[in-house]
Amino acid sequence: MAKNIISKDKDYAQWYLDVIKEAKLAEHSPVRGCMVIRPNGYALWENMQAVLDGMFKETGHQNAYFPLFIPKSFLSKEAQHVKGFAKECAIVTHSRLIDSDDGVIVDPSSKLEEELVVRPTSETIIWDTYKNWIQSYRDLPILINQWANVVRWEMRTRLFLRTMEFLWQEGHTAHATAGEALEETEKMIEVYRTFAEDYMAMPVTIGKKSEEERFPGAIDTLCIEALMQDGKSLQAGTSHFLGQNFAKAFDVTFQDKDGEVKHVWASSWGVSTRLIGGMIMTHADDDGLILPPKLAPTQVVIVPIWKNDEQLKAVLDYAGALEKELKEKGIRVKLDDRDFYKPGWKFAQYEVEGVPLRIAVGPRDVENNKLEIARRDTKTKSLVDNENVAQVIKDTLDEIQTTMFEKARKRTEDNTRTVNTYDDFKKIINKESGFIYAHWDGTTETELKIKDETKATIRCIPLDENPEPGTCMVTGKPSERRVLFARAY
RNA sequence: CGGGGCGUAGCGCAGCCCGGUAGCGCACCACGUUCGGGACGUGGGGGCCGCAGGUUCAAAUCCUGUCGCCCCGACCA
Repeated sequence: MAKNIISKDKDYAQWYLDVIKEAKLAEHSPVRGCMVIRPNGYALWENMQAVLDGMFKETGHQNAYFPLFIPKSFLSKEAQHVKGFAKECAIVTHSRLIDSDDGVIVDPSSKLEEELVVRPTSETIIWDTYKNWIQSYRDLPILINQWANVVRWEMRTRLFLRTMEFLWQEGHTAHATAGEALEETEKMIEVYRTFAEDYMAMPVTIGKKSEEERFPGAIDTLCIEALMQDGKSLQAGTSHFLGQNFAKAFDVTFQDKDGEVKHVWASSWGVSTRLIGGMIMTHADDDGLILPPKLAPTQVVIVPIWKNDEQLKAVLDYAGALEKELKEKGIRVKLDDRDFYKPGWKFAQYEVEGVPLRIAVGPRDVENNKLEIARRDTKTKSLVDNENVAQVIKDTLDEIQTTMFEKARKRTEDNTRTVNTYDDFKKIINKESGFIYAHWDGTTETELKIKDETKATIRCIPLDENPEPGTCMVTGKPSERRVLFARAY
């Protein structure tokens, strides 16, 4: 047993990196802070994209693509927005290289008249474009999504969770009324919740961001927060109600039915490859990655076992027929008939890669018309009849999906606490961490004090219909409702 | 950008204190025996010891600088 993965109890950050490495998802690139996504990781992203894209289309959205480069002046049009992104921009200043005695240098004469910012997000360039697309209420709503890469010059990076360049989707919608834009904002956070819970098997809490944590330029930011295995929270997706901020900044108006010229209302929303990080930290264990069946690039791997050529033929015939049958039933199956790796090696390999279900077939099984199926999530094996096997596999995959979600849900529940005093809050945050519901007076001042003293932040203000009022655990001032605190990634 | 640690084969590391021209495990290649949980034996390939200077007859080792990575802060999807 030559396992490289170390225990997450010893060093969670290292464990996380080891899981990624062993599963061959991604690695650091030679470019500071950037990531190479390997085929295993990209296949996962493609599956996530496919599901999300389908959900976007179903909710009436279309895809489009806007430029990578944003004229510097665009970024300064919305005051809060500039403030939020100014400190983390990559800026293109020149357009040419020339040979010199010191090697290749930037040609000073190629300096751009106006610098270009590599998009940290696309609100500005999109709103500058929407200005030309919108004249009448008949042009609304605009419901567009873009799959893209963005760049944010981060100080410290972590694979998937925070890299200088990352892949994401960003939706940008324009509406005639505030109500429609708000409805869109809420609809899309619900889409993200569905995706996180039903596909990633990652339970999330929906809420609203505090003013401090809100997206720069938004009136309100809704988010989904998920609790990771180390007790820290991950912001997994956001949906912003932008009000008329960008419409005003870019002068996007339309003439309404009543003849009046009005500014349009906006939303934007996004999720990124960070979701992959969230999935790893939600499900993986000390044996490596565990992928939810609905997103796993390979749902089932068949490992044939044989000793000699005669057995090889019988086993491969048997396994090949099984592969064909599963494929026909729409299961993503792979038959690994490579002869230069031994079965034991393959078992271990597919475990670190997180393949949800493994089927082993050997001469014994051929003879008895049986199969050994092994679940990655529970590490349990069972011998089943090779009859109606596709249905059995399908059911097992569904069960894995459910079990994974339930396990994560229970863990989140077990690590969600309600506290009334700041002393209890500090004790819990330092010991178990996790989600904590507590009363807060609603001021940024108190929020920052808590952050400063405990490293915990308000992850979100829950959207319950019937909040329970109380008094702020720090200041004793009145509080409308409990809010969700945690340390965060 | 502040504080700490580390750069030696694809990966993980030893050697450095006390200079003498590079080694271990895994991986890789060949052959044979193996094959129902990461096989074993024998043989083999692979290194500008992060980079640049300096000291020295001689530098992975000592000195200076520099770049990069990791962890902890500030910042953030």
